[in-house]
Amino acid sequence: MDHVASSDPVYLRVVADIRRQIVDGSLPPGAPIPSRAQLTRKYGVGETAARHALRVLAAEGLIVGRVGSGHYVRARPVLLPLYRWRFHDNRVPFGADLPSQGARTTWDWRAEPAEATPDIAQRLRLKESAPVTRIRYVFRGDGKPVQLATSYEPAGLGEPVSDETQRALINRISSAGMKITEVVEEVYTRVPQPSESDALALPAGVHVLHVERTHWAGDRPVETSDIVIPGDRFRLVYSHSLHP
Amino acid sequence: MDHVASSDPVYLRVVADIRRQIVDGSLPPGAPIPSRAQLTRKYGVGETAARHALRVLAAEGLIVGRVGSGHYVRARPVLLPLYRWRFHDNRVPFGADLPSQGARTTWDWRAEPAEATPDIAQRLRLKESAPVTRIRYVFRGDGKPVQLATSYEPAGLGEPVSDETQRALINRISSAGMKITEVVEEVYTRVPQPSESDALALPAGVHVLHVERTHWAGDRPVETSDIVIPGDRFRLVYSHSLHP
DNA sequence: GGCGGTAATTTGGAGCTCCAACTTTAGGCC
DNA sequence: GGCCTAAAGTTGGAGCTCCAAATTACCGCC
Repeated sequence: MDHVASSDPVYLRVVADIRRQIVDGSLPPGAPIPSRAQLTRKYGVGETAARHALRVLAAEGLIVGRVGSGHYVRARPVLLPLYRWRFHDNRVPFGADLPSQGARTTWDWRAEPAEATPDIAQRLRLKESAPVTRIRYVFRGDGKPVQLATSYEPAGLGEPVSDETQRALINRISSAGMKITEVVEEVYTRVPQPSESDALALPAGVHVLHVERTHWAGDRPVETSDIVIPGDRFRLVYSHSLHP
Repeated sequence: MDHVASSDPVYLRVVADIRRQIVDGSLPPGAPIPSRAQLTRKYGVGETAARHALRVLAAEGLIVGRVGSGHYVRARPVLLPLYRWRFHDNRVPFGADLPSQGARTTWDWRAEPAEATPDIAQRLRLKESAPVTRIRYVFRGDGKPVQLATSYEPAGLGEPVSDETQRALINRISSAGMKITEVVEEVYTRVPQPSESDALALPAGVHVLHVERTHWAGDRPVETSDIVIPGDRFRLVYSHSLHP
């Protein structure tokens, strides 16, 4: 479910419905997507909306179009490997005026143990006050802070983690019948009142692995989801700017 | 210049022309882009093509649309901080079958001194046999190689570089009147014969800083450009999949 | 059964139009 | 000069249509 209100553009309704089917597996990799003509009938929309929906899904990398044949769910949707993606769709320094410290992009992070606040606990689907790791990042470009991020993970997931722990986690996820993990990344713009991007509603049975609050030095909202399929862990990246 | 042939879709002609003006500075940040109506007249195209061109440029992050007002060159186009972006638009492991080494995304790299081959020298605009640094990367997701990259940089640009050297480089670039650096990233797909993505033609007067050859474990072509403006160094990311 | 040619689908480019919501401008009034 | 209103312009959603190129399906023929 993508939390698309009925007042939203109709093409987004189509996008959300197809995306849901891809994410929850009703439309497995390789499965054909209804053609333009079929979509207009199925959803009762015009061809413009149907085309636009397909274009958006293709831009997101969830489907591919083959001329003369049709659209198909990608063999593997663009699931991006986790943990290296905090920079994805980053943007340019803005209004920062710290003394330049060089010409390189640098980043600092500090992990520290913490207890899950009710808010975080709910998103991570942990008990309240459960041990979590809080990681604070400062990303700099040419010395200017580009991005400030605070990330929360269940304890035992941090950077210096043994293979044992990792395997245990995977087992924990599989054994619990958890299929997919989604992460809601709240993106704040640079305007005084932080405006949150639309949060993705969580499908039933998923497990949130990682919550990230990011203060961007920019203004281009992005939605990302961290997805866990037992044995695989990836991040799915949506970009609002793909939609218009 | 974007190497858009006359046989290409007309909307790409418009995109290429406007993008060129943004990149070379004719259209400075904040400058208004001609409206839909004006574009149809100026380029002699239909409104569909004009709209599509604006949408592509907006998806690339080069311009923003404001309802009721117009499209404007972004205050700072989405120039992404350099050197942390080798993962951008990465994709999922494919067909790799090395023993799993854990659940994390890891990466190894090794920098080594080398001499510029004619090929590399030409792209980096160095003399033949000039000292360069070759960096080989192996990115792994869950132990499976996701991306193999070989990157070439002028010597003295490598990871462990003193602030002195960095400043010297910036000076070198500024004093030479070099304005923008573009990097051509050649993306190979997983099919036997690597099919290169369209290379961006290099504008006159630019300086190539960094050449990267990437073997992806996927099939979604991406174009990236590393851009140097004296004092700033960013990477501009295009994605083919934004266009359709 | 196998082959070949034709017809039906499907994508992606391109054109046109209408409209709601919003911004900007211009003009008129006090 | 300052304020308010109305008109004009612009974006983004949505509709429809036509067409070229490519793929797929089918049917008849050998």
